[in-house]
Amino acid sequence: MGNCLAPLAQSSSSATAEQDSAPQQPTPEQPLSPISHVFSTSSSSSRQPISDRVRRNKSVSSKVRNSRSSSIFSMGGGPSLDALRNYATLSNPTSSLPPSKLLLSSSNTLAVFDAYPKAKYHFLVLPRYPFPPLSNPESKNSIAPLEAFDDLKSLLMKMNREAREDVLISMSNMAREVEEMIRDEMLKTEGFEWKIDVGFHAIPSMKHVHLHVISDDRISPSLKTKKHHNSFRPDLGFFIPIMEVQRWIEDDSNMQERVDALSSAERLLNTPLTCHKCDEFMTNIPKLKTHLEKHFVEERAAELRHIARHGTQRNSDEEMF
DNA sequence: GTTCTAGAAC
DNA sequence: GTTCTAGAAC
Repeated sequence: MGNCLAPLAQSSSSATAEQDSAPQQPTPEQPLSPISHVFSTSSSSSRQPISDRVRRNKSVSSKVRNSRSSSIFSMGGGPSLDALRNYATLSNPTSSLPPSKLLLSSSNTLAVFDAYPKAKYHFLVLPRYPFPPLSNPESKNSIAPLEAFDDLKSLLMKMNREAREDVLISMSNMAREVEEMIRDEMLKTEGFEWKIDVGFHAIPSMKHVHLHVISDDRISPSLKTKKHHNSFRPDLGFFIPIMEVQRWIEDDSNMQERVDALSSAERLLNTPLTCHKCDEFMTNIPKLKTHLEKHFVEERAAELRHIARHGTQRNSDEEMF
């Protein structure tokens, strides 16, 4: 996905991670399994298996939980709503954030673990600020104001065409790296790869524009409400696939309409609860969860059968990736 | 974004 | 009586 935009910028170098300062809550459902391998993915250097990091999170999270009132939490507990902005403005994220929170970093983007993943794999990609980095010669005259990085809407409205293309290309490239890491991990833990969605929320609740990279199983204990589920359906209009945004910036004649559509997208979250894979109506969330588990088990069985027979997955590249 | 909980739904 | 959702509070 997200190709056709431009040659990639810089290669990311691995890092340490942090999402917002929220306690990570990996659960037994999470596929990030016990196995620890070294990532073989091309680009970055010291890669470390996602699974290892998430497991480490457990100890990290209990420590954090026990010191809730401290710094990183806003009053009353829970992650701060501008945690992402705090990450984005760090001058040295790799040294500031633990690997349990930071997945990857490059000179102009970060990829972090979502603190409350809504699927087996769920990461956020965000542009760093300043963007481009001050070290970049171009930065002298092209630094957009921080407000332009609040969300997708401000990116589209407050940034000139060239700048927003740069930001989107960088984010898209980082998302692709994250996808590769996820696919590696899927193969190692389940023996097959499944669909990954990449896109923005029309109305995000955390400040600082971020791109979701989320596996389409939607199996996670943190997925608790209809709004959670609807907010990631690529067919509703609240979740905006990055490829669609890329089409927008190629033809920006209708930009105002598109931005207006973003602003009025909240009502879409009240759409009746149906399965995003087969569209069957679900009377409640627990039933959806059971239903999604069934989808996953069936898909895995079918893929593994196909792999055994043909040596390759059934789904074609264009269908899945 | 989450947590908490009243009261609707079963 | 128990499960589940949705809105207020954070």
